Amino acid sequence: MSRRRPPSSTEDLLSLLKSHGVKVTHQRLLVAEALMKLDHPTASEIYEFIASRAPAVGVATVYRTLRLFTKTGLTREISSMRGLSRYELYQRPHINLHCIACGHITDFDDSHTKGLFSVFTRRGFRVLGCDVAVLCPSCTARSRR
Amino acid sequence: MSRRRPPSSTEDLLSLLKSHGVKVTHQRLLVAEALMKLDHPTASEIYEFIASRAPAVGVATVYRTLRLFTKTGLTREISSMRGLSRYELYQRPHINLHCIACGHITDFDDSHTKGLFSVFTRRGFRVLGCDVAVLCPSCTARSRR
DNA sequence: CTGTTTGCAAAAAATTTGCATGTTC
DNA sequence: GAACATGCAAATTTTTTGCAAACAG
Repeated sequence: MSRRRPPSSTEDLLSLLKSHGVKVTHQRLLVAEALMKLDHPTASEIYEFIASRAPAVGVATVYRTLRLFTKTGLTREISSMRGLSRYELYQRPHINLHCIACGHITDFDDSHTKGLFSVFTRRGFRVLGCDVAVLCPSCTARSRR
Repeated sequence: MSRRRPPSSTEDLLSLLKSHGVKVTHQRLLVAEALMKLDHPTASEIYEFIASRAPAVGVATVYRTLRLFTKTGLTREISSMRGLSRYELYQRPHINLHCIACGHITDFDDSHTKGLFSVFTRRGFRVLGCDVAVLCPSCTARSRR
């Protein structure tokens, strides 16, 4: 299990946006920063994170920005139970273990990944990510009680 | 790639519900039937499917039933883009190739599955399903134009 | 009978849109 | 300066809830 921690400084974020052909704005940098500092946040977690800053960013902009980021491949949308999406800065294809009970997402990156993905790519699918629905160890224990 | 087509007759459905400790009602049988006949339907697709019958089933009941089915392990909820969940009758853990462009879900079941899942179960995760976000062959072609 | 389940309509939650104004390149 | 991005509030879409009536076991 690996904890990958992507770009860090404001300059990194700036070039990250540029490299994806995205016009740079104050609010987009803030959304990117939130994505970097939060762990697989939802749109409203990102909104909350930014809310304190001035000028604050509107909800609509957060959603529009996330849609743009996802369309340009800068982020990946991980859809969650009951109509809630979570987002992550896109790294290479890796595996997210997504607990359906507590909602926590654990990143996973091991040798099996490549072998698995190649089965799909060989058949013409372009793999963007992989989400495994699980009960995490602690929720499994809890459900046994 | 395998197309698994689960239970068929009304009797099968009946015992399916019973085997999961779910009280049998007319509306639950209808929801189960919809799940059987439709391909990874959303809640509202299920609602539409049933709408023609008499007595019709309320939306709330469809949602309540799906939540119950998922809780008892009868179905699995596959979260989709933009706050929309899809459902499938639960088979054994298998892989869903989920196209983020057209939304289509392709079932996949091959030998690689076991090896991959055992990596997770060995670490205490209980695996319920696996969704791979992809661009399917035709959407990949379309996006190149 | 007794506890569950349902329908309905209203509420909540999540996301999108219209449009006038402000900003990037 | 032209094209694009933003804020705001209103509109949509998806899902949940409250409560009285109906139903399963």
